[in-house]
Amino acid sequence: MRSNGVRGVLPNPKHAQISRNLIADLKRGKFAPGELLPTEAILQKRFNCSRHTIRVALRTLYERGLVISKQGKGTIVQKLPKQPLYQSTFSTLQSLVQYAKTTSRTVLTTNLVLLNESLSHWLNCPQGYKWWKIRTKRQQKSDGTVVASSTIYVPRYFESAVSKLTKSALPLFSIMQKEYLHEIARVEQTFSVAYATEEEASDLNVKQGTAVMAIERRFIDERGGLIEVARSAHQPEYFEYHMTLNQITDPDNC
Amino acid sequence: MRSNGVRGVLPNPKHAQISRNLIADLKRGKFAPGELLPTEAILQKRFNCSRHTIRVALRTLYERGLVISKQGKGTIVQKLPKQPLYQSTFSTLQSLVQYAKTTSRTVLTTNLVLLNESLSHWLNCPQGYKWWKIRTKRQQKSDGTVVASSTIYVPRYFESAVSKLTKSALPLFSIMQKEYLHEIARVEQTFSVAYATEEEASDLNVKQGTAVMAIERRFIDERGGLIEVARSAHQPEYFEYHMTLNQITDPDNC
DNA sequence: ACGATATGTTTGTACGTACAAGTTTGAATT
DNA sequence: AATTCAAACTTGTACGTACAAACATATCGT
Repeated sequence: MRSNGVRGVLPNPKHAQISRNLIADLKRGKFAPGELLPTEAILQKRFNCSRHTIRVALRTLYERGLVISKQGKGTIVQKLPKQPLYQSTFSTLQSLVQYAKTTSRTVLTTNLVLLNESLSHWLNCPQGYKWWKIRTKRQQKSDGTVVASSTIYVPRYFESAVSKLTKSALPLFSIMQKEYLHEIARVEQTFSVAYATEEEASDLNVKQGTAVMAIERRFIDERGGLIEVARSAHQPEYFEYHMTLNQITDPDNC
Repeated sequence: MRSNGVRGVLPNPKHAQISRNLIADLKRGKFAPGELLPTEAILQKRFNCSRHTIRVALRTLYERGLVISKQGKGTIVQKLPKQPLYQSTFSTLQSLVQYAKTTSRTVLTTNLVLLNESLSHWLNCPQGYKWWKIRTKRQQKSDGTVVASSTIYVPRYFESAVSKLTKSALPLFSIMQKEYLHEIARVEQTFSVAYATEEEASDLNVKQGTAVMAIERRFIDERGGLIEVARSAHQPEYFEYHMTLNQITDPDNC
């Protein structure tokens, strides 16, 4: 018998309820790191569901680096990952939104620019098209320190999202998702050490040519289309990027 | 004592065979980015297996950012992620091994050091213990450019792994896994911009105080124990780190 | 006391069924 | 011609079963 009769509006699958429940337990310290989580059979009874559903829920915990399952042994609780200085990720888009919450953004300029040769190459779009160029800076909410200076490019037809940028605290890609129902499939990030341009140096209050952490993000939709490219320069002393690599069983080393 | 067991025949589950097969198809360009993969029902017939097995296989492709599935629509092929300059990751440990293949490592020094206050704090281990301190540099195989200078700390009892380091091309953590059957559960990575110390500057052939990309990696075992800490300084002009964030359904924004 | 063997536990793989929830398509209706 | 609505397709969720593989522990024989 499949319970869960007529359900409200939002989808709220059972496995998500269970994983939320377990994550809350972990954060409360109910299970100590290094110890074993209750077995799947026990969880199955506790949540009154099938083993399949438990396994889907546990997969969510695993993807977040909270547990690791070992055949024949059990599911081992991991230490909660270190809290980041300014930013962190478990390879999810959510974490980019999270970052936005501890800092505030100021929009400096927005222009329509005609793509020249180098821009058209960088943005992977023919010359002659027009894109929006937006410059912003990000400050620490607590003390006002400028932590990042960004330059963002988006195609012209996202005009209404661009116009909403100053009124919103959300990242541009997040506004675009809501406004155009244009789902972002993934983001490619590249980290490097670069030297501050004149504009960046003035935003960050450092001398031109100072070394900064440069992050380039390319936002890509389901069909592989590029819908935003952002390059940001980060204050070297105040910024670090933290993340966790999980052990993953790889079907070969393709 | 330990039932080491040469792990008999390698496990080769059906779902792994299928995902390998599909990944090979994608790399051959059999399915174009933006298009739909065959439906689960079709794949089920093609591989003569259950839908469940197909779904497990497709999950592997998803985790690698190769496809995205949409309810009611199908499974959309993504563009193959960009090849990295020197390093890349999909949040797997495998990728660290991969990195090792394009560069060669030279072991510069290995010492047993007594933990002073700052080291004991950094390594999260009481003062007075002894750890191995290993200094290495990494060069590009193609042209010999020094791309990284690393300092690695591991507990004393990994002596035999340390002694094998010069004879092997593998990363230390990989040797330790084989030697001690000590599984690494995850790695925490932190990226920052730092200034080269005297040692690092001499390894990298740059002036002391030059800005470098610093990466700190903490290798953690199943029980939460720290088994290796490595800090490496990377040539700023030649090094960048690339990765892909996937869209992940998050059960709340914990 | 020791080592090999058997037994039980726990997760991994794999099969099956059924329905829900989105998306697309095309026929019927206005 | 445009809109509405039903049917089909496709993935998501959820239930079930069974056995394999890895691990831990107890038992037995020497």
